[in-house]
Amino acid sequence: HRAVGRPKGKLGASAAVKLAANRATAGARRRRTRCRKCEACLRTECGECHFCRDMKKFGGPGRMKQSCIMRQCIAPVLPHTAVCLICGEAGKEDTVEEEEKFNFMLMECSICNEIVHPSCLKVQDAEGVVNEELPNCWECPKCNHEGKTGKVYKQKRGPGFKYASNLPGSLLKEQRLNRDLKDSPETPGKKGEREENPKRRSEEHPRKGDGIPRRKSEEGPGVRKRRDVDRLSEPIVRKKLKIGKEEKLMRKKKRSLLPNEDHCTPIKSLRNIKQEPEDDPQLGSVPLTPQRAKESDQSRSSSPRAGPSSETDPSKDKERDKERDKEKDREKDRERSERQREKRKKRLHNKELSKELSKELNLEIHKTESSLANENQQPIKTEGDVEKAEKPKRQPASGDKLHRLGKGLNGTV
DNA sequence: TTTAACGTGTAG
DNA sequence: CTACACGTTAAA
Ligand SMILES: [Zn+2]
Ligand SMILES: [Zn+2]
Ligand SMILES: [Zn+2]
Ligand SMILES: [Zn+2]
Repeated sequence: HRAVGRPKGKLGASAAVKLAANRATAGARRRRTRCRKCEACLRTECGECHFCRDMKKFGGPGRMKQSCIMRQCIAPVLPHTAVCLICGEAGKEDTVEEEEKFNFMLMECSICNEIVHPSCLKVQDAEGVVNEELPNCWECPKCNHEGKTGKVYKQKRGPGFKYASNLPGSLLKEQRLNRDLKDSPETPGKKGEREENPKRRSEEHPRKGDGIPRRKSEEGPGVRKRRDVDRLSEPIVRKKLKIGKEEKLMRKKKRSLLPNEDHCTPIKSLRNIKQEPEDDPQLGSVPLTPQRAKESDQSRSSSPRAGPSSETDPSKDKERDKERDKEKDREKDRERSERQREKRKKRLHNKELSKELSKELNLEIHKTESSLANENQQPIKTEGDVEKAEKPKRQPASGDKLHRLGKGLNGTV
């Protein structure tokens, strides 16, 4: 309560370190980190997105502390220090046969947050639900079962959630869109369950040299395993496709940002991010539109757009510039709020100053008063000059020493 | 240590 | 719901 998130005011010790949230069942969830291998991870900071501009490195205030939007990891992994809750060991997928890998790697439950080797579970009879979108993530057998029986306290923001995944340029967004688009067939009539072809082998294995230190020289970038390993390899735990709730569907309707929750997806026909020029020759159907960068164009409604875009994919086109507009608004808004914030801060600062100076002032005043007793009183003008605040936008290059030590303010460092 | 940025509370 | 701020963690 008190002052927490918002202004930079002060923050005693509230919030933020509560990865548990689910009390009872949830042991503190471990923070994931970037995989360093995905397309996003391999990029370099764009320097232009919202978060980049916030970085001190790019002249920003460094308040957000978020990754460059273009670099939001597509497959965040468990920390290298993660171990099985039961046996205490790390992932062991590299030490077993292909078919057993799954049972020996660490799996984090998106509901109770427990990290275990599936093989270490006692109850091997229940089945867990693998989250195909996030490496080493599933809904453990226990939770899955409880879910079926009704209670499931899903987390508001599950593992791997990125709060800015809806911003333009984010690969996560692409991911989402693809996912959302994949369904929504022309069969609006039947709203029933979506059943798809049992062809689950349509995507590559999301395995990577993830959270475990050891690895073999296998799997290069974009491995496309088309091996059939499921049936045999999953004695107990099968990758079930559990479609979200109806809610999900509704949400989707209007564009949403669902946390990675039960994205246990459906390996449906999905042709998403590609990066291998190998198999799967035809994907022209899914334009990636990597281009974007700065928006120097402004008019759009009247440009004589002769050729492209229209034919190729009108919806995409429209979509994009709608987004552009939105982005613009956002920028505007935040500029405004920035200004306000500045003002507020200044005011506060002044207040503090006056408080600090109050004594002196009072003394001064007193002095003056008594001194001049009844001479002539001239208003003492002690205002608006002692302020610098911080809104550099540019590196001052001087008089920075004080700030360096005054870390109390920002907390960072 | 330093640096990056995750995940969360919460004001709008 | 979104966007912000920020403690805190993961990694180098
Ligand atoms: Zn950026
Ligand atoms: Zn990555
Ligand atoms: Zn274990
Ligand atoms: Zn669980």
